[in-house]
Amino acid sequence: MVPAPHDQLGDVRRLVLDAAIAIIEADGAESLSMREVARRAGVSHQAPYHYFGDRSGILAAISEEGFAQLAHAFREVDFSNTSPAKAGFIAYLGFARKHVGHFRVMFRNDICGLATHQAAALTAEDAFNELLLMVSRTIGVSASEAEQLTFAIMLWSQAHGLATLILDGPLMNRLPVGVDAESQIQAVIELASQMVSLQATEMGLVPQGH
Amino acid sequence: MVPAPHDQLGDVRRLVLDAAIAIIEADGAESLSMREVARRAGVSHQAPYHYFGDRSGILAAISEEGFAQLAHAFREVDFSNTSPAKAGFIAYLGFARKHVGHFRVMFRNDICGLATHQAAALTAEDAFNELLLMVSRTIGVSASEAEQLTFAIMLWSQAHGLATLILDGPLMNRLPVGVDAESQIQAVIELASQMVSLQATEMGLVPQGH
DNA sequence: CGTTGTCCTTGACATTGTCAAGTTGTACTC
DNA sequence: GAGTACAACTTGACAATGTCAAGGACAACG
Repeated sequence: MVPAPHDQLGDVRRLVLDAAIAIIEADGAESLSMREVARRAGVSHQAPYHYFGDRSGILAAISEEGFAQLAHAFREVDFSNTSPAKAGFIAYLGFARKHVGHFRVMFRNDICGLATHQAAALTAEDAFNELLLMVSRTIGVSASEAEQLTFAIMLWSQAHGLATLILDGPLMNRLPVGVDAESQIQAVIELASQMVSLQATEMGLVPQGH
Repeated sequence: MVPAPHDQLGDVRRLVLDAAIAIIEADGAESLSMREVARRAGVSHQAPYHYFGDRSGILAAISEEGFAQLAHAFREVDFSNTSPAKAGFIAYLGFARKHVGHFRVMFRNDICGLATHQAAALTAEDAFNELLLMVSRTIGVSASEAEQLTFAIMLWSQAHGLATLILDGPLMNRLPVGVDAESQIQAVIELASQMVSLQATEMGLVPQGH
């Protein structure tokens, strides 16, 4: 737990984790090899095992860190200039594109390790609660629990789908020539936000803030 | 190309492909091992290589089959009873949940092989065109090209996000006790469809049909 | 000094993806 | 019907991988 005093320049654990994240960012989670990680971190092929137990342990650690960052991003959202929905979309997309390595792991049940690694599951729960908080900002607390949950899943789907299509999907290949990817993404976010706000209004729910 | 006449009970290619799909369905694409596939198909560890070249070849073949099935599902959509948007969501979700193995591969650029395997890329293109056709049904042909594209991506994101969250994401774990997963999914589809239709109307676009 | 612990390393093993080189059977030509 | 060609596999080998087992170095504490 206590960092080794002999290693002043960031501990090995951090080095190993960063190497793993870099590999996933570049080549996807499939290509994550424990030995390659060790090689890049400049340690023996067993050092990663010391800190993370096994392959799933390293992925769980990445998950955990990612969910913590996502929750943090949610908490930092600035609602003063845009609608809550749009601010939320931008935060989610921003996180996904900034932390590609983390994102690729976090939302894959088969590798994220939430089922087996409790610490990761707890931070994920925390992030989800922040999301629900943002939802109540969007559609107001007047909505019923069931309505809020359904709305939350819908929003989450929308944001998550766009993020995954951008990061790993065939979306970016499908754009006609001459269409700038970045402005296209902005247009989708704009449309989705507008649509969500419209729906909230239609449901007679008054968003908070802004 | 011509199926071997000596093997009347479905050719080996099909056996191998089905074994691979079954493995992915059960354990995800990570766990797809060529040798395990061969073992399940009851052939030597090199038989899969004969048909698919390498690991990426088998994944590309699954992709291709999946996109063909998806395009087919789009073409078969019945618009007579529901809004085009809802019919589209149901078709997409239905496909994803019926062909989990295919779906897990198709939308992962790193493994789907669209970049390297032309046949797969062509069927993917076909499926995307069917999607665009459905979009024009939803928001009408009066919309500009740019509007249609943005709308298409938005719809795709919504459907795709829900599908991936259901299949691989932590969504199903996040449901409060007492909430039935199936009816929750239906509620989200209902909300999203309603919202999309509302937005289309707001934009002054007249959906075709129904 | 001896014990205990963390932080790693070296060694070994079964399993994997893939190349190379057979083998078997069918089909078609001469 | 002998010969050739080719598809449809199989067997064998090799480097690389995940992981278990067994250490070694060094600090902290008695």
